[in-house]
Amino acid sequence: MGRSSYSFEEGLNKGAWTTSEDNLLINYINKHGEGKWTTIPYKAGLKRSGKSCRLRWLNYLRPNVKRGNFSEEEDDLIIRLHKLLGNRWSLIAGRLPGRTDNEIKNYWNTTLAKKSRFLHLSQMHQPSNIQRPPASDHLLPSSSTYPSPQATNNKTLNRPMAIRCDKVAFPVGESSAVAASVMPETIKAGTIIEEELVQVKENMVMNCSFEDGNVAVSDQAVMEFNGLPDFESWMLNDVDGDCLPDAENVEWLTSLFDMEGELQKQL
DNA sequence: AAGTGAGTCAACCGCACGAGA
DNA sequence: TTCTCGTGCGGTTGACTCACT
Repeated sequence: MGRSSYSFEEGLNKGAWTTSEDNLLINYINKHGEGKWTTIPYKAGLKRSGKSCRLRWLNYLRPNVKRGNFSEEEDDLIIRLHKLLGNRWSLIAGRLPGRTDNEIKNYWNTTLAKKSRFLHLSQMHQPSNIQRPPASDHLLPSSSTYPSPQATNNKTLNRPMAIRCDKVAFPVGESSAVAASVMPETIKAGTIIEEELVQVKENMVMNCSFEDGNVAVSDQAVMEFNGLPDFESWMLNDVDGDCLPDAENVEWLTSLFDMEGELQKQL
């Protein structure tokens, strides 16, 4: 990444963009392409920061940005992805062509969080021996607010959060050390301050938080188990509201993260 | 008609990360 | 190896709209 000695911080405009500013930016990028955001304002004749130009282009001016209402399918996908990834809006946006992370984030905060909560409450009132935390609880800082594993038995499944935790499934009888050995290196670097064991059929799911705050997220867990026999047991404990692993969910999740190492590069 | 509160969304802010110097 | 800076990300803010009283 190159560096520029150029500085252009004085007298910058802030706030809403005008049509003429939009046109200047569009014309410049159409001619010269994206990138070099710090120099674009100067070269395009804009009194804006590079950050502001980048944001305006990516979230609004780009030709393939999809405007308008979200479809039912998009709603469903966002809710599923949010359960899986938490507030990782850029990753979620990457699965929705034409939608930006900012747009999805706004949409979630204003609309889908409520919808997701409503769906959860609907499930709560159906006869079931499965306990789940509400999807909106992804915003909570720790999984410690959920029922302790001591209260868990074979008939009750405590569903760990899909964010700010790591889940590692391993056969009953294996020690925590064995579980730790299959954790990603980045996770092992942290010190575990919470550890919960939850029995799911013949496997255990470990739910950990780390003191350095550099906690794992569930997509790492997915990568960990993608293709392994325990993957289905992990599926038991997460995904989209179905308690039992079904072929469609396994296929969906597998395809979602089997992106030729794309995700792995980001992690 | 005016006031008010809730909802929406574009834009800003601060931070982390990575790469070049 | 360290420093500096560009880039990208998630959280937050504030202006605007609209429904309701």
